[in-house]
Amino acid sequence: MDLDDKRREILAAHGHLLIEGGPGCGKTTIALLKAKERLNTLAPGQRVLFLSFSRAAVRQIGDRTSGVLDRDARSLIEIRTFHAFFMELVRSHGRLLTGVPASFITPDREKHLRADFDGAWPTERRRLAGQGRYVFDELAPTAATLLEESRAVRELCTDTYPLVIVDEFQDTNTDQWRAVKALSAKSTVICLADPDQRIFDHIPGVDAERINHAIEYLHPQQFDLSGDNHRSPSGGLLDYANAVLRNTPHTPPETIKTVPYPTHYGAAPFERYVHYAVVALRRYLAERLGRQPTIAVLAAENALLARISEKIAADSTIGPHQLPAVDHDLVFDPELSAAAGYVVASILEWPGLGRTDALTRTLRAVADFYRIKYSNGTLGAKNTVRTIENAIGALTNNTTVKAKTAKVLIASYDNGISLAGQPVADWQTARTLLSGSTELDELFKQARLLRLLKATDLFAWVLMEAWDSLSYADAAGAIRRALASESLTTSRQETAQVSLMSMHRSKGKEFDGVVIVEGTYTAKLLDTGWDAKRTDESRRLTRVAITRARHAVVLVRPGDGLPLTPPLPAAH
DNA sequence: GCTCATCCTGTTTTT
DNA sequence: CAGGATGAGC
Repeated sequence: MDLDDKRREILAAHGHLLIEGGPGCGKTTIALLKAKERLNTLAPGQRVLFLSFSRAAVRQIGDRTSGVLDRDARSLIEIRTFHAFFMELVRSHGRLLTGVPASFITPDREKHLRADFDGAWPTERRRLAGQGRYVFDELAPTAATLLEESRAVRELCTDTYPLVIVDEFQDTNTDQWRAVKALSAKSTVICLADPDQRIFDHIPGVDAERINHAIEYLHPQQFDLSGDNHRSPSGGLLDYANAVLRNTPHTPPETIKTVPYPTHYGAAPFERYVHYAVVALRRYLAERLGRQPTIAVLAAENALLARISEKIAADSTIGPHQLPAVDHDLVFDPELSAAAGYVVASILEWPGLGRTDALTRTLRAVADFYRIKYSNGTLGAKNTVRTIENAIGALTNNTTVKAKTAKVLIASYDNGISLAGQPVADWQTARTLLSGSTELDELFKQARLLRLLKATDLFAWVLMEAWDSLSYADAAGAIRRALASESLTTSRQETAQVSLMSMHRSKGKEFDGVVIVEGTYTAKLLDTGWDAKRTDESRRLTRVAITRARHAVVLVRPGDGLPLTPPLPAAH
């Protein structure tokens, strides 16, 4: 491998390092080379620790490792998420703080507890942590405290990991930074950072000053790789992205196209233009690259992507162009849809159960759906949970049920449901019953999103096994297990040819082509009403989105969208 | 206590 | 536009 002077200097440097640089500059690669060098001097049992934020990032770095290190070397580098590392620390040593063995509360369990708790949840969370019961968000502060206060724990870690590499350092939160600081007492720390990729400022504990904290505390040797670009060296994408970031005049290169869409009343919906952009970009890249390209459709908001997903999944036309359905992945959090799925599944159990039992199970599933919604931030959902719980009480005590949702479901039950033992058709039959009240309509909508998991075969399979000639016994349990199963989580890890995800989620990933979609009312890239802070955030985010592309970018924007860069000065 | 019409406002997330 | 909060009215 060819190394320039700067990289040779990095390899030769001792002590803590801060390596800064933009997208595709090779931060990860040089860090891995640095790790490789260090491997020769490791004592038996020692390893290099590479910390990152998400499992997706861990996977990506792992893939990258195979190009740089042989198999023996790879086994000496532990690439882990902060959470996984912290969880193990708390599991092994949490007892030092509480006197009891640590146990963990999963996120879905936390949402349930939180919805039923009246009072300040952060306080309650802390209280539970004091009893050794940890919600995921309590892991980082607890691990940091362990590392700070227990010399034994700290030295166990620093002895095992003499070198610690921290990825995406600019986005570390206070507790992650505390942990890194503690480790830096005896371990060498390498921070990889790009201040211009700070896009998680809104998360409490993430601080714009973090990189300065590292400079002040670690006194690292600093390196700047921001001039380098290995991802899209010839396309001018990075230059353009930087111009968008700094709002400096720049002519978009050939590899960036803008598709404006009309916003007047009666115009074709903007999703068609997105559909067109995906089809056209795909064709262009396939021809240029001589293979099927990977494409990401990115937007600032998940809700917008869900709408796009629905539209591009069907054949369509725009003007003279045929738009064939696009097979794609929508990267979304399926927990609400899963909760709606449990409601459907509970209906599949009806014929085998008594009236009260059957309806109680379904209503509990409905209440659980709204518990999740409440914990995700919809305050009004708490009233819905109470209303449904009241209905369950009334049903049990044989008093008058008031909630409309419950009344509709009761009527459906009394009307009788007949299931045929054909899971796919029966699922749809059960799902059809989700209508007739605001809540049921919402459940129907969410349940439909389950199609995006592409788990129809798996669902049919587990339901078939549950079929007992009348109903599906424990259908809800079967669906729950199916959703948790390995095959579902692993199949989704492969990169689909077309992926829809938020710009935030796209961080650290790369694709041959990227379609960036701007909305009209929301999910905008720029808005005249925004203050400087909001505008800067959005420019950083847009830069991240543009630089996900190796070869080409299409911007699908409202016709009246603000220019991303100022006009070039007029030529004379 | 529950629903519905009306008004209002506008993002992003890991495990 | 769409989803959430609000409050009058049953």
